[in-house]
Amino acid sequence: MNASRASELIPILEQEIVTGTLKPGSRLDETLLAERFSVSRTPVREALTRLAAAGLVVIRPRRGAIVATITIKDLMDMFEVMANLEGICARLAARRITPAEKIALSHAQSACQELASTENYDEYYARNIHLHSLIYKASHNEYLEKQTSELRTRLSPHRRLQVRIPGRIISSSNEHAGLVAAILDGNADLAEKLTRAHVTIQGERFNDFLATLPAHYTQEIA
Amino acid sequence: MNASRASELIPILEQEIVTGTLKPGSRLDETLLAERFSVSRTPVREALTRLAAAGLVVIRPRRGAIVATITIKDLMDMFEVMANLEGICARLAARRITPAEKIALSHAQSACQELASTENYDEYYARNIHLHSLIYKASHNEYLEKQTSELRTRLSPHRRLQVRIPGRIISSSNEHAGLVAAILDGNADLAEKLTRAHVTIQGERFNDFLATLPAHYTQEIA
DNA sequence: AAACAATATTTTGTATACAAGATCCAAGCT
DNA sequence: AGCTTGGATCTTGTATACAAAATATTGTTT
Repeated sequence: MNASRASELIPILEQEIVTGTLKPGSRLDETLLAERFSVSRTPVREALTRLAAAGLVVIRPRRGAIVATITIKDLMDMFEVMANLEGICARLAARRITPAEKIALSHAQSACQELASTENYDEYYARNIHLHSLIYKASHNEYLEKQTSELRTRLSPHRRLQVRIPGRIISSSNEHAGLVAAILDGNADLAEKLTRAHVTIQGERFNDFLATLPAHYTQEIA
Repeated sequence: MNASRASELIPILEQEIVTGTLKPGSRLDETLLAERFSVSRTPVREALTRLAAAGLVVIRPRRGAIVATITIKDLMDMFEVMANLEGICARLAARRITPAEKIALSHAQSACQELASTENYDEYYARNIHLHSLIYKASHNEYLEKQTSELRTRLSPHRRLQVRIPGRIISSSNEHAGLVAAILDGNADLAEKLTRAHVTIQGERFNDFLATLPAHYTQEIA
């Protein structure tokens, strides 16, 4: 266990960035953070560089650190990769899932299904993460699991951009049902295909269009 | 341009790790490195944490940094992800490549083809990287490009061994020809399929690959 | 009043000092 | 001999001091 001060404040800052308490673009003054956590600047700097490596903050040389801002193009790029990574997870999971993992996955799916009828967004969101995490793990590829989880974390501050359509939870849950069934059936191709469709926010055609736009066409958000 | 001392020694250390001058498992003593580069421990520590974020170095709390070692399982996992990431790059490239990029890709392919008949491993290796980089870029997904390049860098200390398998260059080059053709034709599915096959280590080739691994892969568990 | 320049202040990057945990080694023990 | 044990020593993690660059401020000029 790492009880160093630097690693203690990393999850705190990460949480505040991910939840939006620290908004994209806001400055992260080393001295202020040091005072706030009652440490010196040294561990603060280390925490910032590590958060920068995770993509959550941007360090501009000699000009301080800010919470990472992101362009729409960046966001689309990341969601596109996310869809593919999750798809790979699903495909591998369909091939490699163990009996024990099948049971856990079924249970998680049931829990999600039940919550879908209620309108408890936060609880559904948490269960949803859990369900997806189980699929990552069932891929039995630890590197893939880690990368996918990391990207999910990095995208979470921006998930609010996803359009909230009435009944979104219901349809999301239905998509899960098909996906889980495909994995349990060992249908790798179907599992991958369903996942890609499930995660992709907009049609690929729109994504293709945005991808060809020069970066300066896209404005920064928040 | 970042002229800070820390960012000056990062590429140096990275190069030495990637080329194998610094071998997996060897200790990276902060004081020694500081003396060697005539700086204090502070920028050395920053460089190490950033290399750790890239996965090239492992920092064990209170126990110093070592060049990242890797188990065979880790290696297989990473190669599997690599195959898929490159596959996605190829698929997107087939859909999004611009005319200018098509020309550059053709040229790179020709250069590789010519070198294939020689046994100039290092030059072929460099051209090979360039060819693949062009494909990453043609995906027009900067995040994907960055992630794929990063993983390639991380794998490169181990990949060099693979390329030295007799006859590997010839077959690799032939595979490239088909792949490039698929991208130029805009055949996304074929491009992805060929790339996965190209990168994936399987069957006899994987056994060959394992056989070339130095002892420390089988010995070390962390 | 606006714009510029020179200077003051703030903030980052690096060096050094110090504290605490980890490693090493020798002496004592079974 | 092999194994523990208790420091001595080394190394890392943190704090503080200092240097250099960026930002803010002030005063002058037009």
